[in-house]
Amino acid sequence: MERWEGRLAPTPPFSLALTAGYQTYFQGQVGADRFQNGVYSRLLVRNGRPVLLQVAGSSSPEDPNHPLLRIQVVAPTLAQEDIAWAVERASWILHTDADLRPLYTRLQEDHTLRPLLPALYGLHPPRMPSVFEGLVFAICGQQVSSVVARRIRTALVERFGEPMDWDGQVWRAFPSPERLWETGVKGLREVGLSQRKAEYILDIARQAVEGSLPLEALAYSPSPEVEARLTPLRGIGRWTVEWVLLRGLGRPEVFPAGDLALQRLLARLYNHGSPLSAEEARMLAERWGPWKGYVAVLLFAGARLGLFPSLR
DNA sequence: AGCCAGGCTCTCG
DNA sequence: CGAGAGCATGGC
Repeated sequence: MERWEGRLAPTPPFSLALTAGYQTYFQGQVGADRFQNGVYSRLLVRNGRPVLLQVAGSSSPEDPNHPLLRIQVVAPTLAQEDIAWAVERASWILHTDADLRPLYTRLQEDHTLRPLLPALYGLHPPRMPSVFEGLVFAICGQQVSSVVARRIRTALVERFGEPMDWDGQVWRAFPSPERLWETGVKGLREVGLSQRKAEYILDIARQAVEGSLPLEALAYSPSPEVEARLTPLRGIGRWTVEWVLLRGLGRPEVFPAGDLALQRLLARLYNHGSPLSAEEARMLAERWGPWKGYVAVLLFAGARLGLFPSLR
């Protein structure tokens, strides 16, 4: 096993605890992501070979205003290109170059969120390593509760993800389209997916393998184009596309107003508890302008961390 | 026990 | 078109 160590300087403010914590639902592990003892770990696959990424803070306690990360890359063999690629992937996932200051400026007038900003300071909206993973991840979360979604996502990785032994642990990558395609409906149902969702995922995996669906090229495409490419896919509706855009690709302006949990949060925090329709939620979010997507992330983070006194 | 969860498709008026 | 059934699993 070969190992490389380096540094990463995110755009301040940046908090690894919050950013990697959010990526793992503040639960330590979800899917292929782990955040344990202050170290964010993720096994990736490059050209069919495993590459383990580990990121830790360089000071303790961390100082979001002067962030500096230590990054370690581990693989059976490591070429220069592998290292550059791994560093780029780490920056992508942790969204280290996101600039939060305009968001914070806008939220100065938000009486609900402003009190939480100190506790959420430096939370960069993390992203999924691939568009494929973002899509599968979102499909797993359709309709079911977040607890069920987490279980299924993790089971998918535990069952089908390529393993790598290192440091006394087994690390697993998110399964490739090829791996899921050969798994078939039966295998996917064994991790708790419905017949329908298994078919959606296999359909997408097959198209990705065949090359008829250039998913990864969408990572830097304009949001409307991503929506136009993904919505025609079976099993992909507006909710799923918006979560891929926000949670998978980190688009600041995409607000998943159709999300039931988000609607309920907005109802309690901004509408005196009265239920909101998707359209009402979308209109309400207009006040956050091009940052409404990041606001959705803050709302979920605040809720998961129990930061809203009124939700107790 | 039964209903609802961070939706979507398919079917039927 | 709009409404409604069905889906997997876990928690309340």
